[in-house]
Amino acid sequence: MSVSATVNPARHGQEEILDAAAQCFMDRGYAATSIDDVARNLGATKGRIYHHYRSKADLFFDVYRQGMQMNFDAIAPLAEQKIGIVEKLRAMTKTHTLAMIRTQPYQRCVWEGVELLLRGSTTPQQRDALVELHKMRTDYANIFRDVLEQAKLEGIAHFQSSSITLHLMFMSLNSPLFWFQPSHGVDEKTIDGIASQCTVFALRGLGLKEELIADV
Amino acid sequence: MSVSATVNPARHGQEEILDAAAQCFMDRGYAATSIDDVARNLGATKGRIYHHYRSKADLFFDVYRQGMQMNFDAIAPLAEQKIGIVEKLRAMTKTHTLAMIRTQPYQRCVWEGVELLLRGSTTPQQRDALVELHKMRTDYANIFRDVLEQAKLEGIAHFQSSSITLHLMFMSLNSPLFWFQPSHGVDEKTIDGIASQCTVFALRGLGLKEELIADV
DNA sequence: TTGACAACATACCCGGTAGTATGTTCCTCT
DNA sequence: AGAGGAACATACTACCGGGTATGTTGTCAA
Repeated sequence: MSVSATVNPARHGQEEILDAAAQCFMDRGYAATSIDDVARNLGATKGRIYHHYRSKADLFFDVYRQGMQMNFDAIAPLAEQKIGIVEKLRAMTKTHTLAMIRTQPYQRCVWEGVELLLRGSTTPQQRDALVELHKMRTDYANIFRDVLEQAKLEGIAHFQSSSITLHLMFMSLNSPLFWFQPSHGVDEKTIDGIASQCTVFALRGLGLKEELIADV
Repeated sequence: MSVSATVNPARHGQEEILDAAAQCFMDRGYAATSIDDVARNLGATKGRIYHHYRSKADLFFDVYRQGMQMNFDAIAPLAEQKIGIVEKLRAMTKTHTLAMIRTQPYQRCVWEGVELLLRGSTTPQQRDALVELHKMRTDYANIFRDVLEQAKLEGIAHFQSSSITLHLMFMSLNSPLFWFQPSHGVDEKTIDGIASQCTVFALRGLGLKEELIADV
């Protein structure tokens, strides 16, 4: 998915680079992707990329940031709505999963960015940038955490550890990132069906009663 | 976890290398791990590794194979038992999750091995080896698939696509691979609690009724 | 005893890649 | 119109890491 539709045309070149980079990083992983790979994917050369980014890591971090921004943009309006907790939980989980599928390359970079931080094999400056991005990701997860704990208080969800349950929920909702390969001409109906099954699985996992899960 | 306890002492040197390699591959990822890293982790040099393995890929593949072998060893006896489908499903899922936690470095390599195959950026021979290993993994998953479909037939589990549901189940059960870091002196009780929560989440996700899930 | 081989260590080669230094082409502003 | 800079391309360097060629040490069998 392109991110160039909603932003300043002056940054259009940057957006193209981001799209190509996200695709390459997804296809080969961060370490195995060379700047020349990204450039070739663009039909350009290294010069173009290094004109906009100081290093390969900086480029990757910008993809990470853009991916998280997309998630916030999709979820924030839902989280602010004054609706029932069940309805909010259903809307947020379904929307999140659809976002994962639609912005797959970016979200794979977010995933690998988290792993890069955990592995810790980076320079101090890179680590600082990763920590800040990871905070962004934690903030995002906490939006869901609040809803989960609210649902638990209301006796709708049932679980022990909030942290573990949050992990389990996201693993289910994010899972298409790893096994779904968008074939040529996949339609919206199919995507919606996949997201639906992931969401149902996750909501069941959270302990919601079956009648609260229908029609997601 | 070491794999050296149950095998021929003549292969003891190899097992040490496997343990060190699995640890490095987990810590830094396949592409970012150098043979020198593995050697340093062993307190040795490249020579030792290249004496036993022809290439970095060969070493990685052997870790992959060993990881899958551990899984088969843990699950096969359960799958053959003549017990009720619910009991079998509970035993297999819980045992699988415990195996993931206890052999974490090896299972992370299995995970990355699958990704390497999907990405496809390998030489033809490496690809052949990966395909064979992936078949091993598919066979393993099919043990669970059979149980899942049996449970669906008996009206115990409820889901649409077997493939997607299998993915979702494994993502939940495998999730500790990615967020659980065994701190120094973690006890069995804690590990069992984590595995329990993952298993409950997955079994709920499969649509099992709450009374069938207690005490996993 | 010795020779042959396993099990490494050491030293080296070379291709690929991140990053840089410099050239070239437009486009814009005065 | 021309000067300056943005947006690239080209050419180059330095280094890292996979793989190899060769040296060294211990062991065991004849």
